[in-house]
Amino acid sequence: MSGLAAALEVVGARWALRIVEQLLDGPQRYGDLQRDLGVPTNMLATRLRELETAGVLRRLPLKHNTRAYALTERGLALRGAIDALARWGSAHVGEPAAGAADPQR
Amino acid sequence: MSGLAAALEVVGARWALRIVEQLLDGPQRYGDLQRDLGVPTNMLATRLRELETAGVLRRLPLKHNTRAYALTERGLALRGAIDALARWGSAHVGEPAAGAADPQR
DNA sequence: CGCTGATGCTTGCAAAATACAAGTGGCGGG
DNA sequence: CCCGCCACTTGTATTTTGCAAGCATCAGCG
Repeated sequence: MSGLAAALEVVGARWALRIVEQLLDGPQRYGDLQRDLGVPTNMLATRLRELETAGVLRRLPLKHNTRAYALTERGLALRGAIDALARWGSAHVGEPAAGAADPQR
Repeated sequence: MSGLAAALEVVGARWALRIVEQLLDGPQRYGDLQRDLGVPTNMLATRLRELETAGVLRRLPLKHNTRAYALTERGLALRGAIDALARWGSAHVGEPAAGAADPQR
């Protein structure tokens, strides 16, 4: 399998990259991620489980019923890719699109 | 909206980045993309329409009923992000996962 | 001890995205 | 005229995602 296909199997699902991006700022708790991203709670739980299984992040137990999610080395290695995508989004989305599609002309 | 969220609205759908990756090798025809990627034909048609609307690629008419799809400048600008993701996938997927999740130990 | 609030989820169900299979329309060659 | 290639469309099943509500645990408080 190509590298891109492999990467997308892990972080290609909806919200996955957004979650990792948030965690690049440091470990965060479940409720923080939920409020910052606006992600549905069941999706967040599912993604966190998948990303933990994939070795992208791990759970850090805090006090009693609170815990934090932190990126592993593998998760931190996504910073370059995320930054590149974010820069592309900032630079190229919402602009007039020089070579835009317009079947009428 | 953050840059990453904007980017994912355009290229976050399934197959979108794979399609762009293929086109980084130069313009290709519909059937070529379909065979190289193994993408369902209706999804391919839908994605190509969306990516064209977003100004990521454009159609090049060839002879009679054949045409090629080629990246625009905006599409080519994705090369860095795609390469970064592909490198991450090659390096970090399928490996033993040093800090892997394993609740049993 | 029982109540309350915070936190981190799970569960049930509807909507949307995706996959699979088959069919359509244009055109060139025989 | 008919056949095959090419680029799709259409109908339907399956999977993913979203929304709303509920559950479990524990600390703090009276």
